[in-house]
Amino acid sequence: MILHLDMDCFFAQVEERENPRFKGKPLVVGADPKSGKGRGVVSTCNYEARKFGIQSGMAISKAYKSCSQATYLPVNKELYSRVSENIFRIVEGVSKIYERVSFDEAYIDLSKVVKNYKEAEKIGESLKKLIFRQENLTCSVGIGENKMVAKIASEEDKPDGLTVIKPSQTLKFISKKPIRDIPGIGPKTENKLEKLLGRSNLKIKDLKALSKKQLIDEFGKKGEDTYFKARGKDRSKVGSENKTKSLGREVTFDENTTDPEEIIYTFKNISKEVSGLAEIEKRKIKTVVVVCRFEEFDTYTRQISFDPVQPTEELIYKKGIKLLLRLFLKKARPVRLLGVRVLFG
DNA sequence: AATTCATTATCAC
DNA sequence: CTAACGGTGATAATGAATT
Repeated sequence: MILHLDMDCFFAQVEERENPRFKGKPLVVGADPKSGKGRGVVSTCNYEARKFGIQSGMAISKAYKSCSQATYLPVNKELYSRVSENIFRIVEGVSKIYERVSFDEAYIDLSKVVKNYKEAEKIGESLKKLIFRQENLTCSVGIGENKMVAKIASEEDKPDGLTVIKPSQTLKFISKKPIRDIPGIGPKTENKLEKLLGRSNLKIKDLKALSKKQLIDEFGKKGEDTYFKARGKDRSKVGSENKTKSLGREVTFDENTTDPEEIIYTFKNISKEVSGLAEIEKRKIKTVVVVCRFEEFDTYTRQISFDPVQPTEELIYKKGIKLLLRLFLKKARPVRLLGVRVLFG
């Protein structure tokens, strides 16, 4: 028995809480729109902004065109992180078996906490109340027999919703949902599935037309997962904290550049940031990866591995710049984005 | 033959 | 009329290089 907790438009809601004058008017948290010339995206927006068609992940320039009168705020990670910690302290009080998906999303395994769905619903209600009393924030909760069902259920009645799907209701509940509601099916997979079945607007029940073999041949492991998920089955565990496997930074230039000085200078900066963060981890690194996106949006990575060593700024910079310059000199085109990432040993 | 490395693709949030 | 498009981290597939 799994509970999925999802804070309602988290970043925007926190900003409204901190500054109630933002309430009742469109609010967008994300990149600086720069009067329509900004290059980033929307992180989150409140429901008033959604009325203008604004959504998470949308280009900030597009959002600005739809609603230039909205308030645009930068992402204040520090603040959301603090609030998130408070929320997870409450989560921990419900069950020690939980999974932190992001600042604002969690799975909680209730199997050892309650005997039936009636009790699970009570837990859901009290969790919502605790979060609202202690943090003055609303969330949506979904409860189901596995992570997928819980997650789809939490979407059902947003914002401030609570939806319980008993196992006997699972198939009926998921069958009419769009396939994109299945975690792991993104735009590419949706598109491929539409081509396979020869039509669009696919529902989860439509996936039953594909055999397990067909799905595995086409999508590998993900295909096998999809086969089961289409039938309401998801055996993935609610996994607690895992060690970080990699850490990186990337930046998009305000304007594409071919200036080697600017590229090298920027690379030095992000190398420094990554080394700073990596040193805090107190772990050795074994690979440096550089990322370079050119103006046509084509993105390349180059990486070098070595015997694990304590990360230093010099090491990351020296290993990385070699890879980067090789790429840049070969392509000789304007660069849009640079990144560097380290993999821990 | 098995493991690691390098690269790309895809996804979530 | 259309396109516009971050940053961080994970996992999988695939082929080449090493052990």
